[in-house]
This record gives sequence, structure tokens and C-alpha cells, in this order.
Amino acid sequence: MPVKGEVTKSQERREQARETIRQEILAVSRKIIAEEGFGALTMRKLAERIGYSPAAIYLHFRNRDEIAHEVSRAGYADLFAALSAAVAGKPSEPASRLRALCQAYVRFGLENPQTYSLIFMEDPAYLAAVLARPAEDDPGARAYRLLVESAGALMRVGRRLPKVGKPARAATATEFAEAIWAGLHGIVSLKLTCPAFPTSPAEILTTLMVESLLGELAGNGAAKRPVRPSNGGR
Amino acid sequence: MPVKGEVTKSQERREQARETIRQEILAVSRKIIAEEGFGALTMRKLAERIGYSPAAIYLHFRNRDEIAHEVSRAGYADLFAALSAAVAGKPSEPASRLRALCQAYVRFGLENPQTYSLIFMEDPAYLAAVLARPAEDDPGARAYRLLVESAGALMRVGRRLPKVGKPARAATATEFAEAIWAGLHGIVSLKLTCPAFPTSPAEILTTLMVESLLGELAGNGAAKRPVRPSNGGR
DNA sequence: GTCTATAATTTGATAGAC
DNA sequence: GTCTATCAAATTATAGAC
Repeated sequence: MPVKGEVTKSQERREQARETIRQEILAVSRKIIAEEGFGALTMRKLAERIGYSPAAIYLHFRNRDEIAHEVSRAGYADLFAALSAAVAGKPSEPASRLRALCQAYVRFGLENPQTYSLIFMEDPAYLAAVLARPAEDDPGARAYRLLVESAGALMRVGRRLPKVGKPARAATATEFAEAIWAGLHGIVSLKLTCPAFPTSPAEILTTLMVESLLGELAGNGAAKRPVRPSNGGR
Repeated sequence: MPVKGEVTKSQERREQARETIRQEILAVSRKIIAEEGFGALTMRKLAERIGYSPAAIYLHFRNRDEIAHEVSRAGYADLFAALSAAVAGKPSEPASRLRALCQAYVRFGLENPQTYSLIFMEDPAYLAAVLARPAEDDPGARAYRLLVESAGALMRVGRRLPKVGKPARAATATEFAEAIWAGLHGIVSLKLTCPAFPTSPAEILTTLMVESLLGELAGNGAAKRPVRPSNGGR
């Protein structure tokens, strides 16, 4: 006989069922977004696809934004997975590690246009929310750290540090990582919103972008010029 | 007495009045978009602001898209004007010319967020249309040429050309210009969609981006290394 | 838990009177 | 040329029956 406060088997089962349908709603939402974009995710369409009425969805999610938030989180998790995979089991030589990360980032964006669009171009709310109260294990934060740490590692072995600001000072690892990120984002987002315009292939643009930024750091072309290793920014 | 085919004064006046109200509709549209974004441009709101009924607008524009198209064109004209002003009367030294262009581009984007958003992030239709049938005097095309030509000029005096592709070959001026453009666009668009995220100021990111790309071209750090001047891409 | 039915809005665009 | 009135379609979200 159930005792107050005790978790019975039927309660357990109910909980599981609830979670199952919740996950299905998210799965279908991701699919709709991946196929037709975030704008196409309406409660009606979602309801139809999962075989319930629109009203049923509100039993599992407060509103459309909550779904968007969850889907965003999943998108960041995918991105983080893609980036991790790109550097997993690879030699940890900083430059090639960062190269691999950058190529993987662009590839992810072009191969998952709607997901990329959602998490970086349409729903800043999630990113802002994560920023406001940074969680250690948030997939977005983890992807960000991966980039910053890779840049930092590279800067520590770099022959010289780019100068910025007035008066001039050495750039920090964060600044360097964010410049790289912004550059990659520019390539991806431009290709996504106007596929025809940057007439050059994304791969060429990425190479130019990354090699320039890495070259700057490595003091390219000055192979023999001795510069103190420096300490690698913040 | 009016003759068939002749343009009478009253016809002229009517034409002028028509053009006047058309321009006013566009002016108000630009204002709404600049203040609240493209999504806020509804026919109702527009009508209210110009003091006419919604139906009246359809006498001057076929639909909302036509208005968006015209506003986009004006936005490109503004951008082109800003870029032109940045290099007008300046010494034509290629590197500083390109630097000035880049800084002006980023500044324009950050100072005119909604306009920038419309022309590069929300309405690819205009850009695509211009691409499909390139018009010599289109403001968008002119801005693009300005960038490509500046990059080309720089490459002609550059000490070396970045390599891209497999097998490796020298990058063209178009590729180089588009890489720069993509990089700048990344900075601006990231700042616009998620002001909080690239935690570094746009100016720092821009400097890093531009100096890296220019540095790559100039063979930075190898001040004395003699390389054949090369011919500067396509 | 689920559905039916519907409220409450908002949208772009048009018909027809004046 | 302009307005009133309105259509037709879409949306999010909820109330209440079962």
C-alpha cells in the first residue's frame, strides 16, 4: 500500500511515460526545424505530427519558447559533439588542433543549416540565458571553452602576439578566439542567408581566414626571427 | 487643349504628387524598420504613420515585398555612401585604404543595426535579385566592387599571396575580398544578434581580423624577405 | 491526460462606396 | 484617390467536456 511521500511503481511508470512523450515532442520539433526552419515550428503542425491535439503539448511545455530553448540546447550539444569529434584522438599540436576545430565548425554550420540558424541567428535568448548564469556543463558553454582553450594553447607556443587597442597591447586568448569565431560565423551565416553571394566556396574562405589568423600568431614568413615566446594572454 | 500623347501640366503635377507620397511611404518605412526592425513593418502601422488607410498603400506599391525591396536598395546606397566617405580624399595607399573601408563597414553595421539586419540578414531576396541580373549602378554592386577593387589593389603590391585549395594555388582578389567581408560580417552580425556574446569589443575583433588578413598578404614579420611581387590574382 | 471547440489577435490584401 | 468594411488565413493559448 502506497505511503505518503513514497514513490510507487505506478507513479514511476507515469513519470516515464511523461518523459517519453516529452522527448518525442522535442524530437519532432527538432525534425521540423531541421527541415523547414524555426519559423515553421507551429504548435498546430507539431501537434499533427506527434498525433495529439495542440492543447496536449501545453501539458508538457509551458509555451513555444520553452520548446525552442530545449531544442537550442540540443543544438549546442550537437555542435559540441561535432567539435569534440574533430579533435578527438588527434595529435594535440595546437595549430592543427585549432585548424581542425575551425573546419569542423564551418562544416557543422553548412550541414545543419536550420539548427545553426536557430542557435546563432534566430534565438539569442538561449545564448543570453546561458551567459547570464553560466552553467559548467552547458553544451554551449563547453563548445565556447573548447575554442578559447585551443586558442590559448596556441598562443602560448606562438612566436608573437597580435597587437590591439590604443595604446597597443597584446591580444588575449579570449579576444583571439572570439575573432576566429566571428570570422567563421561570418562565413557560415553569409552562406546560409545568401547562398549565392560569397561566390567563393566556403572552404576557400575558411582556409584564408584561419591561416591568416594563425599566421598572424605564428609570425608567419619570419620563420627564423627569434621572438620571446610570451605568456599567451589572459 | 491637351493633345493625345502630350504631357499636360496637370498630368505632370499628378505624377509629382504620386512620387511625393511614394517617397513618403518609403521614408516612413525606413524609419519604422530602423527603429523596430523589419518584422515591425506592417501595412497597418505604416498606414497609420503616414495618415492614410492601409488600402491607400496598395495604390503605390504592389505589396509589402516591393516596399522591402526599395528600402533594401536605399540601405545599400547608405552603406555605399558610408564606405565611399571613408576612403574619400584619403591617400590611396592600398593597405590603409582597405583598413579604412573595413572599419567603416563595421561601424555602419553597428550604428544602423536594423538596416544592416534587413539587407544582410533578413532579406537575401534583394541581394539575390541583384546578383541574378547585375546592374552597373546598383548601390549594392557598387559597394561590393569597392571592396574587391581595394583588395585587388592591395594584392598587386603585396609581398606574397596566401595559398588556398588543393593543389595549392594563390588566392584571387575576389576570394580575398570575400574572406574579409565574411569576417567583418561575422563580427557585426554576432554583435547584432547577441550583443552580450562576443565579449570583446567589436573594434578589437575588427583590428585582429583585418590586421591578420592584411598581414598574411604583406608577409608580415618577414620585412626583408624578397619575394617576387606577383601579379595580384584574377 | 486528452480532445473539441474556440477565444483573442494579428496579419496581408481587396471590394466597393464615395 | 481615398476610405470603410471586411475577407481569409494564420497564430498562440485556454476552457471545459470526457
